[in-house]
Amino acid sequence: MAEGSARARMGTEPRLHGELLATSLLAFLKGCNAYGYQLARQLDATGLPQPDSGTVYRALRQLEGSGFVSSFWDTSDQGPARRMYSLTAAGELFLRAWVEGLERYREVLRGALAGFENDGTATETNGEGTP
Amino acid sequence: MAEGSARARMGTEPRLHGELLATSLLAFLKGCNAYGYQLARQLDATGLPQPDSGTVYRALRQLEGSGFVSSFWDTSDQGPARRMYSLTAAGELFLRAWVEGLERYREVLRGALAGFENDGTATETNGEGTP
DNA sequence: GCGGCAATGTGCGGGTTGCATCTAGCGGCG
DNA sequence: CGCCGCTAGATGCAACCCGCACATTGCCGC
Repeated sequence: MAEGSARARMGTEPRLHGELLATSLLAFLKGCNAYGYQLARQLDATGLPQPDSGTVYRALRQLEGSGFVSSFWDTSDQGPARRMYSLTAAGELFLRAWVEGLERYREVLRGALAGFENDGTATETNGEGTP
Repeated sequence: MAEGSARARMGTEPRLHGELLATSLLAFLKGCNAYGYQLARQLDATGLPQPDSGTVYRALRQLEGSGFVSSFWDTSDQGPARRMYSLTAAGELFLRAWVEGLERYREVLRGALAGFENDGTATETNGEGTP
């Protein structure tokens, strides 16, 4: 009997957008060059909630504007032209730094949760301290 | 030499907003109840780029609207009244699920980067190929 | 030709954020 | 006392971002 009205627009899993999305794209591009449609499917393969395809294309353009990826039109295969993206040196540096930052974020979360996750026998509802 | 125009509004570290911010707040509240101003300072102590204070307050209200936290006015101490927040059962469930999702995201990143950073384990290089 | 798929792009509406500003209570200092 | 600063929270505005829908181009099957 939850209120039900609670608009939890946040899913129970991290949504791939913003910097999370950008970093995923850079990480995929680190392995091999790819184009938007292909990257969108790789994202889908992760199992995490996939963003809109338009968001992926816009994110790639943004990354290009930031100098983290470069692109060129690929018309070698048949079908509509593909915009092939490749990671730049700046993008690689950014990716590495950001992943490290994510590790710090993860440690922050783990640090905040440590000691309470542990089986919490005692129902320490309030561990409030005296400020 | 950079274009300079490159609008890199993304820092080299994850910025705490959106779900990242919400999850951090929930994690802090898991340990002990706290109020907005206090949580903002805890966020600052993480070293990660801190969001605007207004964003923190709005995020807390949002979490309350989603039923993940509950609040009451605390006027026990002197000074302006404080809105004390505490984690609800729903918030705890959400937090746990989201942290697990973050682990998956992290593995996706590591998986995409593995094999190129330092050959290391002979992971199956993505079997991309021709669609 | 027509529908369908691959591949990319965009306009719009709604939600989020940062910046600045505002309120309010309390304490220190001249 | 008046003033300033710190604590604590909230909000208006502009800018931004995202999901949805829709449009476009190129090739294939029928």
